Amino acid sequence: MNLENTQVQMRKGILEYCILHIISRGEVYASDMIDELTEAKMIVVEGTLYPLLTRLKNAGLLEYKWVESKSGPPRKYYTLTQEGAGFLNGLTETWNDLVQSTEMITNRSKATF
Amino acid sequence: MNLENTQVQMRKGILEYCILHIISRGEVYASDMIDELTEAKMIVVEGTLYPLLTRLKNAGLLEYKWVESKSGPPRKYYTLTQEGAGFLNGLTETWNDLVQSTEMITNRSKATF
DNA sequence: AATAGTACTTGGCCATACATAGTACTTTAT
DNA sequence: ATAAAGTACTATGTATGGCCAAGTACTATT
Repeated sequence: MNLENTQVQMRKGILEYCILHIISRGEVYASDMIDELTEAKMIVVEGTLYPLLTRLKNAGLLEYKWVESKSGPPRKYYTLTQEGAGFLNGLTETWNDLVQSTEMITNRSKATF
Repeated sequence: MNLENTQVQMRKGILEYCILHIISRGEVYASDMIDELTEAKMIVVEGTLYPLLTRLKNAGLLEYKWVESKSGPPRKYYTLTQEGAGFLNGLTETWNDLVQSTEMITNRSKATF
């Protein structure tokens, strides 16, 4: 039970939410997503992102099209399906509720008891 | 891949943070914690809470003392150890960073691209 | 003595983040 | 032309925590 491990646990589910959100704003491929996540100081490695994208695609939340690149192999450009958009709405509510609940607990001072 | 499942995933680690926070405010036993979590609309079942408390105790973050009850079996009243207090500080930072990163991503509008 | 209520315990299941290694294609360097 | 480096995607196995479900144990009520 070390801090690093709990940090990993805390990311669960949230990463999925962030990825769906990024894709909801327009066509992107994996490296674009990693760039944006990194900018927000949310580090994601390939071994996490690619399987996640595959899962979301298999679940019908995403779809992609191959686009050739001038500097390397072709890329998968992802977009949200209609189902994916609905799912993202659900996740947004879930996340907001969770943050609110957590704040309600952590902002409650000792004095109120 | 349903919403309910992602909700479960999102709670991971966060529950631990909330529990430590509640205990940091004074001696409590399991039912007290459940009550307070429920008030904050964070539902937790026994099968989640008790194993979590045992883990935290075995990790040296918590300690407890038995206190007799007038209406049922004796209760374990938990308090934070010094190590637990340090761990909670680390978790607080982790949580705040995570919320900030997530907000940075979800508040970025389409227009900025 | 039997039932209900309270408190805690335990074993097994599942999904996700991650580490690691590998495939495949393109461009650059020698 | 061949090797090396860079980019993009794939696959396998591990660990962890939340949850379900069943179970133990103590007390108070009927």
